[in-house]
Amino acid sequence: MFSKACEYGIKAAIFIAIKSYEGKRVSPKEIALEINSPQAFTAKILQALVKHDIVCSIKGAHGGFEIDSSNISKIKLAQIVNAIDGDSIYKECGLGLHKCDEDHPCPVHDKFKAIREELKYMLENTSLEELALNIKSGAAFLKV
Amino acid sequence: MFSKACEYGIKAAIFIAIKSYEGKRVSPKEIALEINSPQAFTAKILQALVKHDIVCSIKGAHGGFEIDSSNISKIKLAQIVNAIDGDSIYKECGLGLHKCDEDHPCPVHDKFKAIREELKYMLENTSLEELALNIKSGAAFLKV
DNA sequence: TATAAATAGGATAAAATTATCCGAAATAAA
DNA sequence: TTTATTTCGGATAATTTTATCCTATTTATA
Repeated sequence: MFSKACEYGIKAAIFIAIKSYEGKRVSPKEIALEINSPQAFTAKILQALVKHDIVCSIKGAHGGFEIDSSNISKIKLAQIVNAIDGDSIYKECGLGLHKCDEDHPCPVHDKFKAIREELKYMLENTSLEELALNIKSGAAFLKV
Repeated sequence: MFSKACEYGIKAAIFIAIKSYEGKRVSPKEIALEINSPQAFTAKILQALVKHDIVCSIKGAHGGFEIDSSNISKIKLAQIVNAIDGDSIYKECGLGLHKCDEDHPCPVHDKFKAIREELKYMLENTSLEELALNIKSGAAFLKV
């Protein structure tokens, strides 16, 4: 469904959100440990999240990554997915046709439409806050 | 969503089904032309479909690929996807956790569950026949 | 039986994705 | 101002996916 990069990005954002609620910044090393991902690769993905204004990075000693607490509830899963995997999951034809729409549909166009729209709705309406709280409460997990 | 190989596989199966209704066999060359795919790669994918008993191959002169007409309505999209991409689309965690279930869910487990189940239902209940008829009637297209 | 026409399948190659490494730049604090 | 800490970013490597090529094998038919 998502690329590895995107999976790491989502999990990293959730962990940064949790730590940000505690007023703490985190390093790629801590993140990689917490979400069970390769550290250097995770750092690259964090750069993408920074460029898309999803997380803030503070350079230098005592630096790290954080998310402005007041933003955590505003950030939706869709933004993270879009920052890393782009919009292909919403837009591209399920069978790879270059042109695929109501006028010129692929054989599964209608069947996929409903599923894709449900996915889109879910991603656009799930906030980082919600996911972070699930982890904090112990109702969900970031690794294993 | 699906791999390129799987996209080609689905489109190839649809085309073979159409030709099989006409009592004709088709070659990888014809298929690749019709679905706009790389020929040699398509041939490899056809081998996988043959191994999974989704299409029949007849070797030698006047050979080619075909699907027993009486089977076309029985073959579901899910079988094709499974033959090429395996069952990861149904089974794997959306965030890549090795263990992800009700007892130990990833943060998006519940949210993905509904979508994945809808996808599964759709794939298991869409027949090759239905898709082939869509192409035959001109209601859908295999390329461009 | 010889020949031409097909698929099968192994060996490679190309491209994309995933992953690692290291030096540069920035910053807080001694 | 120096040092230690930290992100940034370019170069490179490993792996997976996608794609190509060539030969072997099979089979209908002349």
